[in-house]
Amino acid sequence: MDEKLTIQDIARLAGVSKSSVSRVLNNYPAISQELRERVMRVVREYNFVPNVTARGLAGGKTRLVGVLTPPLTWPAIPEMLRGVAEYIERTSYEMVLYSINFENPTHTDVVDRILSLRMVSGLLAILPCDLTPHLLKHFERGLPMVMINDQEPPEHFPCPWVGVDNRTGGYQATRHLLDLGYRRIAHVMGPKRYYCAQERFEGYCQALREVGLEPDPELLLQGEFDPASGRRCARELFARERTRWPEAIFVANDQMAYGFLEVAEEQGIQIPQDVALVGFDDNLVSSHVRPPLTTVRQPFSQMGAKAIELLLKMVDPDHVLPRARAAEDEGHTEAGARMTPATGPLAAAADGSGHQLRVHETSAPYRLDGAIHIQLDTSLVVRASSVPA
Amino acid sequence: MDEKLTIQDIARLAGVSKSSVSRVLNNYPAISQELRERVMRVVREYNFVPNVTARGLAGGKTRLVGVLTPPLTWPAIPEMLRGVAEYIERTSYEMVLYSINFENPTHTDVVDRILSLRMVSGLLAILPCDLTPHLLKHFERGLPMVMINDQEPPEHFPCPWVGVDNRTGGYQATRHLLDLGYRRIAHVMGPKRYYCAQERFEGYCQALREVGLEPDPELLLQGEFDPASGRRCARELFARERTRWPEAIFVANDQMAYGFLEVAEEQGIQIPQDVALVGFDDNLVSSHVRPPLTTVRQPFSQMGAKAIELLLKMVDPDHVLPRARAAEDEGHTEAGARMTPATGPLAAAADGSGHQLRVHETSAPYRLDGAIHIQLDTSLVVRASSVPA
DNA sequence: TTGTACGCGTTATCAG
DNA sequence: CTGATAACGCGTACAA
Repeated sequence: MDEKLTIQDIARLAGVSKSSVSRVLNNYPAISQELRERVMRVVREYNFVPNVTARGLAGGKTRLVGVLTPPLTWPAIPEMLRGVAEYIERTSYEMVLYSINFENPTHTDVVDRILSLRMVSGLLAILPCDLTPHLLKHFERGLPMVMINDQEPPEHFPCPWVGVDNRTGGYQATRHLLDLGYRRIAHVMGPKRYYCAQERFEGYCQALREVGLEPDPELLLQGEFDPASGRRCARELFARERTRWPEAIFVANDQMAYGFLEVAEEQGIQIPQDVALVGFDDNLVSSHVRPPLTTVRQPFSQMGAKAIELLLKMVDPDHVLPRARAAEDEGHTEAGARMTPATGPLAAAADGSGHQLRVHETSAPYRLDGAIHIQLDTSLVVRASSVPA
Repeated sequence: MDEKLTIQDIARLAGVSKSSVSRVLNNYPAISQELRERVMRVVREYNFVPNVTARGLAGGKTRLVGVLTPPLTWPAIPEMLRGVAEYIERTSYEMVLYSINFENPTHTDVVDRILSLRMVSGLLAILPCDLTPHLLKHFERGLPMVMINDQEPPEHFPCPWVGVDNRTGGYQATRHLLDLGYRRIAHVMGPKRYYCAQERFEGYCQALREVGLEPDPELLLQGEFDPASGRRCARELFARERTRWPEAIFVANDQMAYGFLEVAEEQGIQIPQDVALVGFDDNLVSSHVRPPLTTVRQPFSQMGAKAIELLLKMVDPDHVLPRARAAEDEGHTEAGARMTPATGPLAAAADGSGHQLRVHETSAPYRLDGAIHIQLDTSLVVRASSVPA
């Protein structure tokens, strides 16, 4: 097919100057229709694609964006990246993946090295954990950046940001349990240093107060967002005399909920008959555990897509490709269909218990202290861990 | 810190020519020790990193390698990429991720676009499915490429290749069940068009014959490597009269095994008491399903690492960084237990439940018809789905 | 062993 | 609106 044509060759073939070819290729506004067509004909015929490297050198824009992630084996990461990849595929940009290992103490060096290469024209930082302060320095020094980071309070956070409404999420989970008639509802919090953990807790409190209940300190446990701490909390709770058990538990993330399921099975505790359980996240496996987990769904894939869209808008306001909008409607319904398979929500909808699957919607982006923030909605996914089949 | 120093600036600061700086930076052999030190001092002081883009343009090597993957939500992909990322992090290369959606009918175009950009100096194609023929064209046209692809028979496969010994894997699974005393052992095959499915089946047959048994056609089912087909096969099997049930089942991958677990739970069939179950892959979730799944482990992360190592050796034989080897021995014992056979066998530890975990070893790379092939070993992971706790 | 000069393929800046 | 021409930052023959 193509060997190694340059813009020069195309220019010669089309009988124009290479600057003209360049202009056509970059959608320069003031070009005669005739020239544009003449060039495009040759471009298409030879399947010409300009050399990215040269483009980067000359124009300063690399058409590469970096994506910094925790190990891909973390629960939500692959889904977020799917959203990123699907969006990026429809642009002329490419994604350079930096999957960093937080175990490595030198990870700030890694970040510096990445950025000093000046290869990426922007950075999407996904759950950067303790790297946040370091990254913010680069941001303040001018690197276009977007974060997906639920550890920091959005207020006064200087960097563009995509996240979900954790408060409402916590409310949804708790409200669901209240609607089922439960009153003694425990909450297993995430680490207090994580803002999302605080928000989910606040949502929990708000739902309780709405029905005239006050959060009971005895029913509040402290977890670490991992299965081990879930197991620990479960053992602690189930070691109490039966009368002091809660009727239901809202666990601040699915990982800890898995720990609860394990302990429950060990000890022969029936879920939801003995205790109802609701998690948060809707990880891919949550519909496959036993019993399938009722949980608050975060639209991870959509978060990734929104975040990369925002980033590209920052580095290149008109990066949008022709077929972008059409694909957005279609592709998302397909992605959305994944939300309502026969296994999970369908059963809930079918059992006539009146629980609905509220499909998330995109809130409009808003500015807080000058930085754009996009907050997406969570949605409750009802499965068998809260309502018996 | 650094603003935008060029090699020219460094040269001036060090009082040498820019070619000298370039040579030092590229480990050119014939350089005086003094010059090298003089340059490196300045380089370090200013934290200089050469511009990748310019490097790519001038030298023709981009220091970027492409990694083509199915959606990251596929079971083994994140683990493979973890291996890739951990290796790449220790080199001066970066990974450009192309996560493609096989649903998209135009994916060959996507591939062509990627490659015509001439941005990546090599491509690692992970489980490219029906894209293989198309990719091979690019390979034969000179693009350095490595595949992780278990659908094709290694013989006569022209492209460097990393995979596992599926035959021995199938043997291990079956042998394990035989050792437990089972004789009526069913096998749920993967699609016949996948070479790995055939190999696993052959391993199954070999183990049976070793103890004087002949594979029973009645106990051979055909699946499609997805949970749905697993459920289908399970229903088919368990619908037979009880005397015609197998005592144990070797399912050709974990995904299908999940389907078996679901159906078993639906129908109140006890695993392993009523039927023992062994899968293949050891996906991340397989230790968390109920009961935890006995399975043949593929060293996905190591496969990724080996594959990218091979690819980098092809595009740049001495890409190894100074700290690479040290890191491999030391800091990497944790992650590196997967990489170095040295730490392998010793780690034959119990996973808490007293079941042995045989750690796989790396076979030496060998050539087949001129193309390098690396075949890694699988290992049996015994959990509760085959031996009651 | 080191320095000089040119080229890599594009974009941007000028004239025209 | 279009065409020369100068950067962009680095690698590398070639010369010294």
